Amino acid sequence: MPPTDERTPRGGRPAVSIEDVAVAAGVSTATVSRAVRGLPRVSPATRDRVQEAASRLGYVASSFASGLATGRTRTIGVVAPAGCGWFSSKAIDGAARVLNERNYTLSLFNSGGNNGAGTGSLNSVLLGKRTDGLLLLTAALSAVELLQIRKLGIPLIALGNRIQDHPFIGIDQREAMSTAVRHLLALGHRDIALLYGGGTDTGIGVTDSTRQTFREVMSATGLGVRPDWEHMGDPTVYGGQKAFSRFWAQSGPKPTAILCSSDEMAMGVMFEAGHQGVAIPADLSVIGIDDHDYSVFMGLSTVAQDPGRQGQLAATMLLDEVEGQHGALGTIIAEHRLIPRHSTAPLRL
Amino acid sequence: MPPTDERTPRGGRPAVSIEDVAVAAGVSTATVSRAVRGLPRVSPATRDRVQEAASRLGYVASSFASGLATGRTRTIGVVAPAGCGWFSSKAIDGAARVLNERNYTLSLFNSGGNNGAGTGSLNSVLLGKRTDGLLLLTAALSAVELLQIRKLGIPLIALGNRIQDHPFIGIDQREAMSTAVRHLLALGHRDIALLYGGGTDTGIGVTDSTRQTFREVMSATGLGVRPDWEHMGDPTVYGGQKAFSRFWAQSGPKPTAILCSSDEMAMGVMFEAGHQGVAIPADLSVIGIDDHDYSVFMGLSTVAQDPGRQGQLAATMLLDEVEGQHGALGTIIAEHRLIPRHSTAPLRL
DNA sequence: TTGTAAGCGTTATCAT
DNA sequence: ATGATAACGCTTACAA
Repeated sequence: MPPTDERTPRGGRPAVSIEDVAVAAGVSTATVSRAVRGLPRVSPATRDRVQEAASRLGYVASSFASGLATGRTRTIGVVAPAGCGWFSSKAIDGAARVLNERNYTLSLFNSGGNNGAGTGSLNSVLLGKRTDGLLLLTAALSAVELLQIRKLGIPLIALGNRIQDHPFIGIDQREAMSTAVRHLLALGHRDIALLYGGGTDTGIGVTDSTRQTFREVMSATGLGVRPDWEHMGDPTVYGGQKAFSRFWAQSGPKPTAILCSSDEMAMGVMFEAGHQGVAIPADLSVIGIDDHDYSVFMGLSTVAQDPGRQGQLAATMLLDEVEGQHGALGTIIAEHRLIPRHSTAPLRL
Repeated sequence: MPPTDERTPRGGRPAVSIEDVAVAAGVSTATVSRAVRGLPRVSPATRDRVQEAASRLGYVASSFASGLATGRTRTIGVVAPAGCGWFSSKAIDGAARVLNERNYTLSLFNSGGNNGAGTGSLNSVLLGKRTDGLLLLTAALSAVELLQIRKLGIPLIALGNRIQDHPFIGIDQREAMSTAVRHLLALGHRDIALLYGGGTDTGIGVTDSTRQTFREVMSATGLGVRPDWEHMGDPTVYGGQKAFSRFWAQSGPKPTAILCSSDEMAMGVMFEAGHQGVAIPADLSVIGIDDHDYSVFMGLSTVAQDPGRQGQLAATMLLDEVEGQHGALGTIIAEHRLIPRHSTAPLRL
């Protein structure tokens, strides 16, 4: 871009560059660069003079220029499903905190956009952005999207849903389910149904694995399952409500307890049960997974996890890795714990 | 950065540059640049050849390099409070959709960080990022943060909470409140209390204006207010719960209806009322503002607004403006509408 | 239609 | 301790 004088950043005064500071401080740009970044080879006097000039002029290095020069972007990409729920929101928030604190930028990318085919919205934006690292917050990634991401060759960690052969942080779904089932069993329940969140199954097969895991857990606990007691729905309150009402409308025997793959769905069940005159926990015990912010108010028994902390951890590991601490990135199984409240009760005889 | 051959983007194969594509296609980088961006002066044959090479090599222009060259970043910054609630989450999601769709990157910045003084976490990151535009999603901006942001001289729009002399999108708080109050009045209520979300008041004075607005609305409706019927709390379910329980513990007369500045707080009231044996709506009517996703399940009467759409609109205006459509940015008063449900009822005599 | 080359604002190497 | 200066990867005016 030849002589286009008077560069203004859209509407304001010209952006102050390193050159301006250099002139103002009577030194070279190289010295300014060192001085403002707190690098060694600068005399105290010079450093002061430069910093004074810099702050007076309101100089901040252009991340684009320095990114170009260093090859590092100081940006972490977070890929999350479009209309993400409680878990992702909390995780993003957690990640945002540590990123901001460590002076990184968090770029948010929607996965599983409205695009049907393989050309996910990721493509141009994400790929061109050249983030230093990626936090994958979702199962809503098509196989091709995942492939594209892998080809970036940058550090990456999955949160919540495992991705084969990649660092991961999240709870052990099987153990969490097992905890819930054992709680129910301890209360005398043997007829346990499953309501699980499907949503956008995109080929990585998270959805089915939920059901599969449930079956394994039940069987390991010595309990039987019935296909007509396994219902899928959107992973939302509304989805839980619909799934429950569909479930209860169907003929055949009913379970004495329902395990929901998320608290949001469990809340939907509680609401709908109320409408249908099904008393909880007298007629039916309900337990979820998450410990959603509202669960305590609903009196919902649940297996708690902390997505905010998981997000923080993931971001921290990613940054450590990106900043040269090789091996910082790994798989961590986050904690979960049972929180019995008032939506589960001993089986009534 | 002198001869550092074999640049690899942290762990993978070297990033493919425009040069690589140029060589592969047997043309100059200038031609590649035009070709891949669909610019005019390229022969169909050449274009095909270049595009073939580009996609074969998996080339995507470095946003840093092109940002440096053009002065435009294709990035919109969204500034939101750290542990943001329903409104902000929805708004961010809405904005993310349009940004992604239009091939922009959304960078998320936390405002009102843990920093006490004026040096908000914004500083280095945000300022250096040189975003093309800014979406301000919060009142949690200190005066100095706001000043810094203004000095950036880039297009900016406030969402939800007005900022003096800047484009804004959001509902008319006064009208929304008035709608709620008139609904209550129509049901026969005259003793109306206010529960409002305070949180981080940072000098822009959003908090107090809520109470002030309430007073004006009440007075305009011919109703009186009592200072001891105005309670502030965190703008969360928990905050609503605490505020209500504090309120109800205090001596003196009680209102027959409560207006909450957000549905989240209103839900807290409903939960706590349940615990305290206060029947809603028999003993007390409760109305919120927002139409939170869960409000329908709670049967909460409310004045609805759509933060997701507001986020979309804001992002759209911002992009239009940024892309040269001057005047695209302006103030829009978003719609709101009353949704009476089951938390409000005629005054019992 | 295509290529050349300057320039974007930094960083980092190598002299000084 | 400081200063030239090449290089980062791209865009674009201008020449061919």
